[in-house]
Amino acid sequence: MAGAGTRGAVTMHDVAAKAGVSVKTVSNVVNDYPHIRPSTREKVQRAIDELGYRMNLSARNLRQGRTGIIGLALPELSLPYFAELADSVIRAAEERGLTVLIEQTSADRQHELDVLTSERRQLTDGLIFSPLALGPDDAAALDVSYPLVVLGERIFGGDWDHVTMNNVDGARAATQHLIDSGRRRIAVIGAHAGETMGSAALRVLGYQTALAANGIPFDPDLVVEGGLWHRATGAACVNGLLDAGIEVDAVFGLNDALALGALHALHARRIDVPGDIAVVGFDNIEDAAYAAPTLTSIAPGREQIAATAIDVLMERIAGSEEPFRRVIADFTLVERESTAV
Amino acid sequence: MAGAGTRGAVTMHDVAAKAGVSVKTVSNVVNDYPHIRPSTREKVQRAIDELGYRMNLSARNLRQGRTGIIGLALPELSLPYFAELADSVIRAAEERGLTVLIEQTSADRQHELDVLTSERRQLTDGLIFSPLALGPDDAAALDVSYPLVVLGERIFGGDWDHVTMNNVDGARAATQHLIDSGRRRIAVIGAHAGETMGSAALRVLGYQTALAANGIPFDPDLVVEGGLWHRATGAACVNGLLDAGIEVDAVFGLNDALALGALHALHARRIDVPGDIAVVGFDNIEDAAYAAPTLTSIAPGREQIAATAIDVLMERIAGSEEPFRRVIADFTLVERESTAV
DNA sequence: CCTATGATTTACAACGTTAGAAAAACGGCC
DNA sequence: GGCCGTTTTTCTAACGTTGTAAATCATAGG
Repeated sequence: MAGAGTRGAVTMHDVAAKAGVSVKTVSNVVNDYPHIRPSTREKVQRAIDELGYRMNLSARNLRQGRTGIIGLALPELSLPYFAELADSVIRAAEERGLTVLIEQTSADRQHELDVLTSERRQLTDGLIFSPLALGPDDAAALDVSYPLVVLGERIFGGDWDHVTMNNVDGARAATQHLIDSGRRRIAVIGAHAGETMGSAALRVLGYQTALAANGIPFDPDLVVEGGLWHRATGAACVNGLLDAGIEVDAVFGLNDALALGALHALHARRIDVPGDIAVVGFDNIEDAAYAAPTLTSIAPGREQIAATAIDVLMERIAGSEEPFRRVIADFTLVERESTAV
Repeated sequence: MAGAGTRGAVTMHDVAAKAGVSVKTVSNVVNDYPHIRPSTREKVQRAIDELGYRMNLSARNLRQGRTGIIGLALPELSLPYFAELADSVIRAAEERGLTVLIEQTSADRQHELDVLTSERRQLTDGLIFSPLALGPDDAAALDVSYPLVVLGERIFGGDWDHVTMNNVDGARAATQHLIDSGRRRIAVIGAHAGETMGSAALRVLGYQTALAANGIPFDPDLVVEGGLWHRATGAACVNGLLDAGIEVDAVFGLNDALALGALHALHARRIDVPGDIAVVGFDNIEDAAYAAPTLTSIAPGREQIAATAIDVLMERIAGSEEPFRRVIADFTLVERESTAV
């Protein structure tokens, strides 16, 4: 027994023959064409059910020039944030009758460029692309001839649709939350020196904005570098801070993995969270709710990002020539135990 | 500008016209048909390059009855093991020129049944299916008319291809490793009472086998129930054990999330790992290497499972009528700090 | 009872590709 | 130069679906 799309499958012709109507009528029934006599519709439907007919999507796609599949290119499924993003995109797409094809780029620049011209673009009606390694110099590569929606704010100003999370304001809110609970020595962990447009830079900017708004002086000692946003990095950052004897009463992890690593290190040092040091993260991944103590985090509007990205993409696929859009998702602060007062 | 598969795209006819040959010759060049004069091939290739021709996959699929896409149905991408499995399957498929379409079932029985008859089966040449909620009663539903490879050992004895990890022997090795390092009071956390065929049951069986082989009496008190295999569950299991005053010198987490939760709880209680209690997990997810202390775990041969599943599926798609196969992947014990002597 | 009018249904021609058969071109041999 | 066996290329017909335009049907008005 061979593939599903195999010869021998029931076709519209079979259904038409069985129902005693023309192929086109079957097509009309399947596509909910309005002018069909109820008796005809029923007759056809019965034939469809009896024969177990399923539409051949390749044929429809060929005829219509659409595949009903959209691509989702992201760094790695093994990074929790992207796994959850993929989850949201798949669900949102499903609600709209679309199928999602995931492609991983390993956060590698060349791989990210390849995805844009991959043969698979032939198979998809459009692409939702979350680049991590591309820089401003690569803007030209994003000037493609198919519908494209870019996630994240790594590349600005281009002529394409953009759906991003609110890194700056989210980080500001996280910091403000710590300040509101009486913290003054707030460390940031996971910063990337030299970057100006990545998530790290934007979130640090939000942090600084919040400090300034509250008249708290900015202390460079409190900004800890950390390349990979993994748990281990978070733990190392905190240990580095404390070993250096820097006074701290709160830690802002630039993402949840860092914050969870921080929680871990603090536990190991028998430092009470939130009693001695409060901790807040960013992304609100599922693990945040399962940590001990549970982790306060910024929920970046993952569902909204997914839904908006798909909606915008669908409009483009439908042929919209509107000006390119930039949508910034709403974030929320999810308060949990790690910052309780 | 509309979709990639859109009207107006360059077709074989355009290439043929430009190269001054027939369409079939272009097709022959593209498909590496052997009997083509080098000069012709070059002429056609140049036309292809100049026009930027890309094959319309819908048309090819319609003609050939294949799509080049295989489905991968799994519970949730947000569970690390499955995210990493998806990663491996995608890479293995890519090496073989296949594309993977992921579908999530939420580990829900009805959803798992739906996936088997989904309209999307029309779009894929075959399916790699990792059920979690289906039981022996659902065996009939797996008797489908397209190529299917089942992962995991939840459902036995059916007439389909099976690729599984070695739950029993892996668990036995994990336990033996603890025994070899001098542990005698080994707790298992995450057991599922009543199950006889799920991963939980098989891993507990491996644990018992190892105990028996070493003449260590089985103590039911050391087997802790835990439904969801999350970090939080692991922490709760360990806390329950210790609060009950049960003597323990090692913990076997039935998966890594449980083991990581255990590590966390032990840290919080200032119990030294591996000094006082050793911990071992199962799955060898990425986080295991980043935990503090790093977590010893059973690597279930994820890559091998992915590659084998795809190979078997490809054979079926190619029409193989061989007897159904059952492949059990090789596991390895990855020793890390949590069980150091 | 016939005709106009709108509601249904149908015939036919694509969509871009490939399989198979037929035709043409080639190279060597007598 | 004509013939033969290969190579190489072309021709024709699908694959299963839908858009267009035309055909048929039913009904109401005359």
